Amino acid sequence: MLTLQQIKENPEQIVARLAVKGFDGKEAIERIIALDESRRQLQLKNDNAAAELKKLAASIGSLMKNGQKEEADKAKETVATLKESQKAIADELAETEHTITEILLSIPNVPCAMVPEGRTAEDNVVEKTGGEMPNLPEDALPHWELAKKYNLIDFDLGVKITGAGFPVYIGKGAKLQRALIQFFLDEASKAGYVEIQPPYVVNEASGYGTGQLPDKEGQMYHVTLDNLYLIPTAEVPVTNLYRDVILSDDRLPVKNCAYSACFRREAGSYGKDVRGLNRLHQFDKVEIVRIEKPENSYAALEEMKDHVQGLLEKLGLPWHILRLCGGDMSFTSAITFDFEVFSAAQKRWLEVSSVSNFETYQANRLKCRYRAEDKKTRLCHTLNGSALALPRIVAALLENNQTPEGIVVPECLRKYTGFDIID
RNA sequence: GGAGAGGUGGGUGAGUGGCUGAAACCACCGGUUUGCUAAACCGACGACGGGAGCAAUCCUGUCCACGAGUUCGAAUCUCGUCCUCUCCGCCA
Repeated sequence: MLTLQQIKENPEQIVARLAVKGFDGKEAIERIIALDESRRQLQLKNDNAAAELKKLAASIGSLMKNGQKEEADKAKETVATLKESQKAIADELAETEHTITEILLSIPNVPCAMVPEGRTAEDNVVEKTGGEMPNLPEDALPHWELAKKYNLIDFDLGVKITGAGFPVYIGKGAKLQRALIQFFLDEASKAGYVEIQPPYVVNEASGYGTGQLPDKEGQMYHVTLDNLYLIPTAEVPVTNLYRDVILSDDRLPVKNCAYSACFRREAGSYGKDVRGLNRLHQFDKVEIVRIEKPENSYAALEEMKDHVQGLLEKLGLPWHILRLCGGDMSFTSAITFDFEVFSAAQKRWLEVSSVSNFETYQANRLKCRYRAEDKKTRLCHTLNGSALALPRIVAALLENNQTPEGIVVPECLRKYTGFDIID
């Protein structure tokens, strides 16, 4: 969530920037500022009353010691009345604070200056394109046919043992998965990311920390018996590592990477979007997470983009980078770049990575701070990105690399797969 | 799953009703000493909020897992919740 300080410093600018996301924040911002004013007055009143009570209580102690019982009893009476009014103030204060927090939670992150205006995915800006478009014959097969033809993935078996969206990878299909994971992790390590192996289920507090709860509750699988949630991305456990933490200067920047299976309920998805590997309930992903000082976060974001771009280039896939417009960005992000690869037989672009800077928005909720040089605590900036999500990469690889002889494995994966063609 | 113990500051850990935001030790930070390092010594050392001040700073409230209660007064007593550890059972 935004900080009160941000809002108070420049309310007009925040309202203006929120409009880029299509969010009308005028009323909420005004209300917060008014509530904060009364909050501070209440705080003052409360403090004074509490201080008075404290003094009285202490004086009763010494009166009792001196055996001045009558005076003590009198003081007790004053305390009783004072306490009532103090409690009323304290309650009002608590309620005001609660309301402020509630409103704050309902306001999305402010998009940064680079974010283009726009409502929908149509308005996203193609920032950069690379890789070569494959030249496939007219009868090229979509990946779900290829998966069947070469016995790589069995969707029906997944349905049998679990349900739709839970594919079973077989033989070279399984090895390809493992190779990609290993390749992505190795590349991340080379780039200085420390590998984490996180739990795949998290508690409620972690869900709140990264903002999956309370609003996106329906998107996660919930283990009700133990009140734990299956992670929708490794971002959740890895970022929560730094919840309620004050990082010392020498621990920054934090660069972590993690492979995990990801679980998403994807309620409401349908049609061609969910065909084959396009959208799954369980999939594999390597995630990169960074925690940075504010002044470095945008440089870090560029580094992350370069990293992801490098992966796609090594895989030899045609890619482009979208700078998401305000309307298509997530609630919590200050700026997001989506990477898409072209899946040649389906003839569509598939999102394989999303790289975002959250600035302090996520850190504020997480209470992830660092000690600055002036010894004061400040909120960190958090960033994350997929590097990369597997299923759509596999879809594109299968489709784009199909030849009459079989599916050609990209050079960079061969040392992991142990084979260079799927036939 | 059964039985027991426990949750205090960055860490270890003292504290059973007022003088405790919290002893002591360790770590970190500043300084003295030193050819350098180490050791020794001295000092500072929690978070969050409010007020005053240009500022250094000063004043003030809250916080000893979380929530409620008892009391003039709670880290300390009562209740509930959550979590951790140990032993037994089961088990990759």
